[in-house]
Amino acid sequence: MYRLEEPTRPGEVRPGGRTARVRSAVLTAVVDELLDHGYASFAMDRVSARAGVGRTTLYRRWGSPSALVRDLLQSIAEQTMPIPDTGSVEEDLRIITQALLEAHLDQRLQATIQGIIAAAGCAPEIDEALRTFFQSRATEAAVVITRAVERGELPPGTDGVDIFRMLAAPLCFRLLVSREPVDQAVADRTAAVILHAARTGLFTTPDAQ
Amino acid sequence: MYRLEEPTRPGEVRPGGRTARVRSAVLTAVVDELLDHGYASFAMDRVSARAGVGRTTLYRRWGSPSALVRDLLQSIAEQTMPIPDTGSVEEDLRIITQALLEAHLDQRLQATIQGIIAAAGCAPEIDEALRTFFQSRATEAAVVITRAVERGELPPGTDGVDIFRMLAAPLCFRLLVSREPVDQAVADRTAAVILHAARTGLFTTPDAQ
DNA sequence: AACAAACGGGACACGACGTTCCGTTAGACT
DNA sequence: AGTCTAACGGAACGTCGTGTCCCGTTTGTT
Repeated sequence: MYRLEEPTRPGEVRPGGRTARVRSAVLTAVVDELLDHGYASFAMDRVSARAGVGRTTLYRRWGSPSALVRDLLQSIAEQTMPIPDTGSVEEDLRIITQALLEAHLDQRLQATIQGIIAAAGCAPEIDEALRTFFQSRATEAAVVITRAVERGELPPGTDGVDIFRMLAAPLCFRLLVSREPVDQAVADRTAAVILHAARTGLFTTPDAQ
Repeated sequence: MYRLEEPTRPGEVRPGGRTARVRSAVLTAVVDELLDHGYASFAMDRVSARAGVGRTTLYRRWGSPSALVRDLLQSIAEQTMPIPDTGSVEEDLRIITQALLEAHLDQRLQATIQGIIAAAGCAPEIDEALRTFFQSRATEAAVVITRAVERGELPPGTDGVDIFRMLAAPLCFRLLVSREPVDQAVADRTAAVILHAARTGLFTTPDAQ
């Protein structure tokens, strides 16, 4: 009756100092764990040992492996993504594709992505978090296309979100599905194919705007 | 000294009858397990119970969850993929894309794919099996492009394998990464984009053939 | 300096793992 | 049809990670 405030989850009252240190130590430990065990044989024990943190703390603040991975995704989402604005779609897309390529060449990011994907396969909260993550990223990047349309570089009604999806798909496909290495040539060809299709009007949605 | 023959893994000496029945029961149980637990909380116990098979049998014939998933992938690889030959690339690609779309709309296949991807993230044998699986599938499907080139529908040197990869990528991307629903429109647009790029010569490899 | 938020460590029951031993079922071949 | 044995089924066991509890200690905040 007198408890009007929320029961305060640990880490919310004193977000700075030790709390933040523990979170960062734990999150890097999660990536390490994903690197050499994968999400399937993810062990809370080892994570706590790696992070130099009490096992109890993990269960108190996160409670489950999926919550840890969810927080890892959250920490990635917190990092802002630079949106280029060079005045040329071709150059803008090249920069975005380059960033995607570099992300796919990073060992730790590869393990992180694979871990998140694996976790999303059996934890609905992560499935949802992943959906909204990509939705917001794609929406942000779509500005590049909007500007290109305004400049007259692309036909009106071009769907920027869909372009971004199809730009990212081939790299992710190689990382996750076909398991082939990615390189500059793959990234360049993808960008060329998408841009060419966009100019021809294959990405226009009739009812958009 | 007298043991010249291989130690014979169980199931190799009497491949028919009960052995085959057990394998099929186990593989469908594996899919069921992936469906409502995912690879991350995959339990050998439950699989044996679902399949109505002794736990010992699972460990004797497969030995690990990853080996079970590997066999599941193997059983998919054993099913032949129909390669269309209508005389028109556009129609051929439409048929292939349609098959891919239907695969992505099947609940059990979705769970299977996600399970295999998750397993590949932490089991090198599955990573390898997945790589060769897609390599052979893409190579088979590439015949469609070869024929189109011979008919003069596509420029010489067009890389059929790469076309197949980029055709499959957006559907897989939505299933695994962006977690958006797939539909006919997505499939059609993908096919249109790829075909258009192929006709323009964006998929030609200079040194091919 | 004082209060409490947040952490650390030990202990515990539980469930799944992976193995071993041994008895039972059912292909395969005469 | 009968025999041999490949392959299966079930029980038991030690091990490991899980998830939770209790209680003492550290540390951010005021």
